[in-house]
Amino acid sequence: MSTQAAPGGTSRVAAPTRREQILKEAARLFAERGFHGVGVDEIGAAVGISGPGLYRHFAGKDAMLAELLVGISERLLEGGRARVAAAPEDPAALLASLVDGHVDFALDDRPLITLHDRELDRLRESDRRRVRQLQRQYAELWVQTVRDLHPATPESEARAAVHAVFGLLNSTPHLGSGLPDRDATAALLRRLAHGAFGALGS
Amino acid sequence: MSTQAAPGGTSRVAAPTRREQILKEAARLFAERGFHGVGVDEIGAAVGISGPGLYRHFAGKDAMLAELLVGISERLLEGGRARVAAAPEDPAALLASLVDGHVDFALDDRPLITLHDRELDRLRESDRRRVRQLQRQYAELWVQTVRDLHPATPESEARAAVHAVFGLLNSTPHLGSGLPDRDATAALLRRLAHGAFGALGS
DNA sequence: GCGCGAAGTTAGTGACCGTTAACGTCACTG
DNA sequence: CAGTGACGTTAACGGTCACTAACTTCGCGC
Repeated sequence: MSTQAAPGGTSRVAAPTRREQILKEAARLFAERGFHGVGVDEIGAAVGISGPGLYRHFAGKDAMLAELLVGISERLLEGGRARVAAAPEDPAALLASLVDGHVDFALDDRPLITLHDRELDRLRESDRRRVRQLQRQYAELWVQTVRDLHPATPESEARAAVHAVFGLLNSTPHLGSGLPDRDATAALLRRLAHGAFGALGS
Repeated sequence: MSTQAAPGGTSRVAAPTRREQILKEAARLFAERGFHGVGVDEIGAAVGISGPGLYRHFAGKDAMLAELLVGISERLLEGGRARVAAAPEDPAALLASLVDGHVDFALDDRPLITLHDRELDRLRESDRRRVRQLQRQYAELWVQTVRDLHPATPESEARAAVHAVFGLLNSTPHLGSGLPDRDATAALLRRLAHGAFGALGS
C-alpha cells in the first residue's frame, strides 16, 4: 500500500489514488462495451496515461476486473450483514432495510451493477468462485428474511423471488436517461420491490 | 433463395435449416461467453462444420448477432401486438396477457433474452437503431396498458416500472438450475410481476 | 455423363491487442 | 548532489481471431 502521502501540506479530502481512478474508469468502460470490447489503451487514455502504464498499478486487465467484482460483492455482503445485525427482530423492517440498501447501491454504482451479473465468467476460476460465494451469501440474507416474513413460502420459491427482485432493482442501467430524479426513482423501485414480495403472501 | 420448399404448401414447420441450427447454437454460445468471447471455429464446431464454413451462410459474425437480435425484437413486438389486438377492452386482462407472453418467452428462449440486453452495442449503427426502435415500441405497448390500468401514474413512472418488471421477468437466466419445474416458475414470475404493478395503484 | 452451383475443407493473412522490454523523468532522501 | 524508486513513455513481440483464397465433393437438371 502506498501513495497516501499528502504532498506538502494539509491533506485535502479524498485525493483519489491512481488505482482508484483506473478502477472507476475501467468499470465504466467495461459496463459500456464489455470486458473484451475495451482495450487497455482506452482505459489508460481515460485516466490520462496511455497504454501499458497501467501495468505499474495492476498485474493485468484481468486483475482490474477481478478487483472490481470482488469489491462489489464484498461491499454488498458487508452492507447486507450490517443491516441484518441492526434489525434482528422485525422481518418486515429488515426486508425494507435490505431493499433500501440495494436500491441505493443500484442507483449510485450503476456500472458496477452491470458488471456484477455480466462479466463474471471472464474471471479466473478462483476469483469466480469467491465472487459467487459472496453473491450466494448475500442472497441468502434476503432469502432468510423473506422466509421469516412469509413462512409458508418454500425455500426454492423464496430464492427465485429474491433473484427476480434483484433483476428488478438492477434494471436501473436499462432505464437510460429519461427518468425522474434520483429520489423519485428510488421510491418507485422500493414500492415495486415490496409489491413483488407482497405477492408471495397470498 | 430459401433451401427447402415443402411440397404442396407453405414451409410450415421444422426441417431445421443449417442457418437455423447455426443461429440457435450461436445464441447459446454468445449468451454463455459473450459475443467477443466466442470464436467462429467454436460456432462452427457446435453445428458439426468447422470454421469458415459459416461464411457460406452468413456474411460474418456480426451478421449472426444482428439477425438474432432483430429477430428477437421483432417476435416480441409481434406477439405483444397480437395480444393487444386480441383484448382491446380490458386493461387488466391485457396486462395479464402481456405478462404471460413475456414469461413464456423468457423461459423458452433464455439465451436470446440474455443477448437482448447485453450485446446490443456490438451491432452496426443501423441495426442497433432498428433493434432499439422495436424494443421501444414493444415497451410502449406495456406502458399504454399500465396507464390504462392505473391512470394516475405519470408516464415516466409507468415507463420505469415497465422496464423494472422486464428486469424481473428476464432474471430467469440468473436463477440457474435449482429452480422448480417450468410451470411453477412461470406462475411465480407472473405473481411477482403483478404484485409489482399492483404497487403502482396505491 | 456433363456442367454447375451449393456447401465444406485446409492453409494462409492481416489486424488487433495484451503484455513485456528498454528507456526517460522527476521528487525525495542521505 | 548522487542514488533510488515510483511512474510513464514508445517500440516491439506473440498469440488470437475474423475473414479470404484455393480447392474438393456432391447432388441434380438436362
